[in-house]
Formats: sequence, structure tokens, C-alpha cells
Amino acid sequence: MGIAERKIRQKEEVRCSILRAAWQLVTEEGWQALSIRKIADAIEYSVPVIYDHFANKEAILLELTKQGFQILNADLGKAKKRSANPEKQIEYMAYSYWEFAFEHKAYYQVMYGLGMPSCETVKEIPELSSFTELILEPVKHLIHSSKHPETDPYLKLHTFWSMLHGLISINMMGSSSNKEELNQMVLQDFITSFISGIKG
Amino acid sequence: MGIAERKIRQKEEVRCSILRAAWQLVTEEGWQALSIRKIADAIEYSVPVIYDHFANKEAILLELTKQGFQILNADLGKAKKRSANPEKQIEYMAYSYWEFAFEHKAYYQVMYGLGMPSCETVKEIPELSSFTELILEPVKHLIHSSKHPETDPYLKLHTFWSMLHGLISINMMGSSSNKEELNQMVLQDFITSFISGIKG
DNA sequence: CTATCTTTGCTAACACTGTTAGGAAACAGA
DNA sequence: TCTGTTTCCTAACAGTGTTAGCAAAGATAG
Repeated sequence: MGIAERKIRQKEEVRCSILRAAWQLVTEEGWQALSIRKIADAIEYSVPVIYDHFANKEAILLELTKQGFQILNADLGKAKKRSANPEKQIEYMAYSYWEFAFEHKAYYQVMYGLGMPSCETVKEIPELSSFTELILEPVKHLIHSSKHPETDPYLKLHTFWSMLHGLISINMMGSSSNKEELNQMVLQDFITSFISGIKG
Repeated sequence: MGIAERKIRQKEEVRCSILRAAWQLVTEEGWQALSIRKIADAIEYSVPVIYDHFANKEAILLELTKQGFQILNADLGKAKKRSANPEKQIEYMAYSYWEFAFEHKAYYQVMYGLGMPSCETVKEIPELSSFTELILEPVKHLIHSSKHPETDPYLKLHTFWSMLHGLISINMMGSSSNKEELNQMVLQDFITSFISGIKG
């Protein structure tokens, strides 16, 4: 019965095209300008078809968020492999995270800028746990060989993530001039500060 | 001509009642649920009257943002006065900032959660400069008496603010259980990390 | 006191938004 | 061919921000 399979494939195709259209609209006009009707226009279907594939608008954004975390995870994985030294790993991952935020600005804004409102639902992103575990490992190593080996690594992970996110979000809304220069300094400042904070 | 003055006073009263109503709606239903029509209902005027006092919806939110920064500045000012030691001043101010965020959650979310979108306009908040200067002073002192007195204080201020904001925003969307405990630790962790980062 | 002119505040509309109910057409299986 | 399902659209509901245009009330001048 290849006929049922074709239907499934077609359905999947529509679902995909919805996400493609949504993503294009987000990059072109910002995620706040995203609307169901614009998506419907883009995929050349009527509005209710979208609701056969997604429960609501937020579900679409959530899917894009997942995609974002997948890319971020891949980037961080690569960065980590560049060294076996935990200290260097943390540094490279911080740079990688930073680069992701500014090179995939649209993704980052959907992932967090959508931000505080819908973040009860964000907990249910499995991509998020791989993300945390990726960073957790070198942090553990670093703590282990520090002056305070009893430190809670989850606490440090939390701090790492939060600070990095804060730096990025404050920077994103900032002066827009002297971008490259300041960013480089702020990031370096953060990394040394963080690592020296663990070492004691 | 007391008659013109009365008119001005009345106009100011309406303007005030708009902000009061807006604020009440924000605290009750969250700032995303705020709508011009709900405000109009609350103040018992028709919709267009609101546009005689504010250019648009965002202008109302911006006004609330300003109020938020005024309160925050007052809090930080008090915290600072509790000690003459720059190190302690930074610590107290960090605590104060933290407390503000969690006790005036609605304000904080309007101030930042409105966040990245409308933050080209946020630059034009004069309250923001007093805010930065308040923190800048102890940072300068601390740098001056550190191992690296040539460090840029603005860079450190930037780092301080960003990290604190990051900690708060990540914490706000978090597990909601073990709130008090974790928060206390994360905050303490940040402060020591930051100060030790300056000292070298 | 009346006529004019300005201010004030309303109704109604425009152009959107997310979401859904209900029906028509196309398609699959008997 | 007839029946039942799936697919898909039209149209509507209930909102949103924003504005044009008009009527009533207030203030000013003759």
C-alpha cells in the first residue's frame, strides 16, 4: 500500500514547507511579524491547513526553537573537540555560543527573545538537556582540579549559561557601533572572570 | 487664568489614570495582555482619548519602563549608602538589583522582557544613565586599588550588568521549585566571581 | 446674550491578528 | 457506481492597534 505512504510523505512535505516559510518570514521581518496568514500565503494553502500540522502559532515557534538548539549543540560539540583541556574547552564553547547568537541572531531571538513568556513550555525541549550536558563535563573537570573541588557543578553551569546569555542580550540591544571590538573584550573578560572564579 | 491651569491639571489626571490602569492590568494579567481597549474600559473613556496622551501603545509601556528604572535607582541608591567600602557597595547593589527583579517581577519584565524588540527606544531613557553611574563609581574605586588599575571601568560595568541580567532572566524561566535556595547561591557565586575577576 | 471658534470625546471604521465551525470537493475502498 | 473518509476552503468570531470624521460642550469675543 504505497498510497498511504505517499500521503504521509505529502503531509510531511506540507509540514516542512510551513516551517520553511515561517523561518523565511522570521529572518526577513523578525519573529514578531510572523503571522499564520502570511505563512498560509507563502505555502499557497488556506489558513486552517496550518492547524492540521501545528496546534497553534506557538507550536511553530517552538519547533524553530528546537532547530536552533540543534544547530547550537552541533556548534558547541565542534568547539569542544578542538581541545582536550577543560579550561580551553570552556573558552572555545563560550566563543562558539557567542558566535551562534550573533550569526544566527534570528534563531537566538526566537529561542530566548520569545523569552520569558513561553518558557514554561521550553522545559520540554529535549535538545536542552544535551546542551547542558555538553557544557557540564569540562566544568566538572575544572572544578575537580581546583582549590574547591566540592563546588556544585550544576551551579557553575547555571552561572556560565546565565552570564553568557546576559552578556549577549544586553549587547544585542546596545549601541550597535564599535560592535566587534567591544564584544571581543566583553567576552574575553567574562571567560577569564568565570574561570578564575572556579579556580578560586 | 486659573481656567487653563485646571484643564492642564485634568489632562494630567487622565494621563495618570491611563498609566495607573495600564499598570494594574499588567500586574493582573501580564504585560502581553495589555490592550488599549482594556485601558479605555478601565478609565471609562473611549479609545481615542488614550491617543491624545500617548503616541501609541509602546509609549505607555515605555513610561512604565521609566517608572521601573526610577524605583530601581532608588533601591540601588539606598543599598549603596549602606557601606563606604566599594566591594561591599557592589555586593549590596547586586543584591538590591536581584531583589528588585524578583519583587517587582512585572516591572522587570516590562523593562527587559519587552526586551530586545523595542530597545532602540530604550536608549532614550535618561533614568538609564543615572543607573549606570550609580554602579560605575564603586567599580572604578575597586579597579583603582586592584592589580590591574588600567582596566576599563565601563567594560566592567557592562559585564556586571549583563551577567546579573542573565542570571535573573534564566532564573525567572526556571524550575520554580527550590527558588530561594538556588537563587541565593547563584547570586553569591556571581558576586564573588565578579569581584575576584576585577581584583585579578 | 449670542455668535464663533476651539477643544474634547465619541462612534465607526480599517486593517490586521489567532483560531475554529461547517460545508464542499476530491479521493480511496467496496 | 456508491459510500465513507480525508483534504481543504470559505466565512466567521473575537480580538488587536490605530485613525478619520463628526457632534457636543466649553471658552472667547462682539
